[in-house]
Amino acid sequence: MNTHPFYAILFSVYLFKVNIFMNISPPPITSKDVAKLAGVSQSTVSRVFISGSSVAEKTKKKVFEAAKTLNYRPNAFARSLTTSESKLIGLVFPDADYPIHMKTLQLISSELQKIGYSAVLIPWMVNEQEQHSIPNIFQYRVDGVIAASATLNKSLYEECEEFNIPIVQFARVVEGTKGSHVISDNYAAGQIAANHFYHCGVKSAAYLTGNVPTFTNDERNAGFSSEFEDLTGQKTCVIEANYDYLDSLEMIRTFLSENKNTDGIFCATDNLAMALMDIARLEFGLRIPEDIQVIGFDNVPQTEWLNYQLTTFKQDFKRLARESVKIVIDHITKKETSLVKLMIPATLIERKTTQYKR
Amino acid sequence: MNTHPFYAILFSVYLFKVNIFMNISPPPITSKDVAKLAGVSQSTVSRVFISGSSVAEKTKKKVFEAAKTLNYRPNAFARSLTTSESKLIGLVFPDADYPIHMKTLQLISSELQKIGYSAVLIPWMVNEQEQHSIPNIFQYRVDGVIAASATLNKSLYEECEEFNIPIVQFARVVEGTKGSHVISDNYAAGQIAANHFYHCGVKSAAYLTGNVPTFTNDERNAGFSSEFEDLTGQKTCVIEANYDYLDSLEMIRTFLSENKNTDGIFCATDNLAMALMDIARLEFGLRIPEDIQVIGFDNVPQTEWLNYQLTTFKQDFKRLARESVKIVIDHITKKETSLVKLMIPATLIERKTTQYKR
DNA sequence: CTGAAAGCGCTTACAG
DNA sequence: CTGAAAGCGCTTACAG
Repeated sequence: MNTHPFYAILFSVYLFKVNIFMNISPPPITSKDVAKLAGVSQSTVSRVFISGSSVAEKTKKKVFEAAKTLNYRPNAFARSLTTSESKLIGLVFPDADYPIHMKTLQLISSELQKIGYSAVLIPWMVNEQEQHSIPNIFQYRVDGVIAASATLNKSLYEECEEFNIPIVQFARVVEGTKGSHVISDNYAAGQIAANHFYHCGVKSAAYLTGNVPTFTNDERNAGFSSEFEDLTGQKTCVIEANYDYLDSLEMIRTFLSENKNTDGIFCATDNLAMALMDIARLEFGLRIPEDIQVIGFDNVPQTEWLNYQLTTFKQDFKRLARESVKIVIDHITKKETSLVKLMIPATLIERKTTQYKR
Repeated sequence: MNTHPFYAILFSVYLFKVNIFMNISPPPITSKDVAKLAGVSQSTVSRVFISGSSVAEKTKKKVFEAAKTLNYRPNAFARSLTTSESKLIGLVFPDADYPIHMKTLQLISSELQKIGYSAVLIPWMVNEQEQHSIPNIFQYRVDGVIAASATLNKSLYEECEEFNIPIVQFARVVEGTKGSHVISDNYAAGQIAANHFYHCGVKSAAYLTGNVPTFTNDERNAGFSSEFEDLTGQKTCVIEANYDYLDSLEMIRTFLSENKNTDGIFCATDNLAMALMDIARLEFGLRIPEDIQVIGFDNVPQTEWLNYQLTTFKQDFKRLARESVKIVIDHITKKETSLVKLMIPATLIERKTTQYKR
């Protein structure tokens, strides 16, 4: 992997500027302007834009019309200042470019949109130096936080507690934090994987995982190993590699060369599963599923690729998103004052890296 | 791909609730509280939190101390209401779970963080039905918008124009919109690809692209075809497939079976390149790079995988993020009133799908 | 350098 | 159902 100086001559930065006519912004339209045009008081205009207020139909119509002609939008800052609700939910996401998260972000933000909330990004742990700085967005007093980062920063947590901001953890549980969470049923997924391996005739199974221990991961392993032992009487072993594809290779290599009789590996992530597949096939000449069977977790797009066709678990992210939004809103509105711990089943997607034998 | 009813018995939803003590939120600390404790006026407190105001060092210290003991945070809503600046930048992102975008989001939001701004998500085109609804977040009057969606909704654009909100397009240019943008130098990248193929002895080259025509893509193709023709006298051909891996397969298959002598393919995305590699190897028994050479675009993590080792282009996202933030801020502060069109070079990363022959 | 006061654009009791 | 008025927590001329 190198860049050839040869091409350097072609490199340069082009910058075009085009003069455009920049309007001076007209003074923004306020409820007063609308009131004047509609011939009502400012408070009436305000009421029209609050659902549930008692306003005569006729008045409502007049106001909406005036608002439309003036292109009026209520100023959320003024509203938030008086109501002390921001209608903003902070989102904390991992910086790993894990493809699953972008879709999740979209799901959550559109769920929020539906109920009148908006999503703001909380950049966390982006820079080691400014680790202790409070993200600017906290000045806006988000009403709640949804966190999908595996390494939830402790200070974020304390910040939320300090200001009594409800926080719900999405698809993961961070050790040492108490708070609501909605996750997939990892223990059951582990059981299902073991069960599937059993029906595929796997005799010697292993769980391939990353380097950072997480609650969800431990659960999966626990379900897997206990179920596999129940069914076969065999203990499973654990391979601790690395969540990064490239960094996991060496550990997988070592394991495969030392454990020739392992014929079924359940992997903590699809990326690990695909690393395993690549090494097994390219370096050990193993056939999948004939020589070794593989189950992944996540159902990333690559699992469907011709070269992989990986049997894996699909998490119900749509449901996870919907539930996490519901929970955080219930906390905000005090409809729910208890911690909520919700588990959603994950589904096994059978492709071609496993094969029934009995 | 199917789910076995067999496992249905294991499926169920678990829900735990734990009663927790929910504090009634104490009245929030305001600048008045700080003023009282520090023995100064409220306006002085306000000044202390505005950089550049002239406040005596001694006063400043007193105020900071008082603020710290009370755990005071200025209320951004009140500030925004008076200054009519939100310090919020809206981010429009594609819903495709393209791994590159998550990292980009992080880069942009941390750049914004540095200069006192925050990123809010603008969910766009999430639901076909509510296409015309204005995202809630617009009630907060974002100061600017950074859009990385290839299919920038027209109404978003009009919304921004209506309210005079500067918008900069990130890494792509949407047809029919005028606005600032910062993109990679796609034409030059096309030239570099052609040049590289030439030095790798490619005789008959093609450009493999998706179904949606985009400006950046056309540029890349133009640079590629003109440079390749200049160097070899040969015209290149274009294969129009699909940006989705699975949907692209059939077109690639057809092309490969009809064009046996093509020995170099430049692909609009890495995903297309890897789809091509999978089909070429698994279905046509072609060796890469011996029989056919491949160049991708994006440098997604999978390009480094053992099975691919794809020669590809890496866009300088860090720089793109920094520049797009700079441009949008310059527009907001009126430091820049012209449209800015900035191009950043992309770098060829040579791996194992191409090989020098001369 | 500092304080008193007006004002940003809303919501919300309070009357009527 | 509607209006007048107070108040949310800041910033910012204006004096001093």
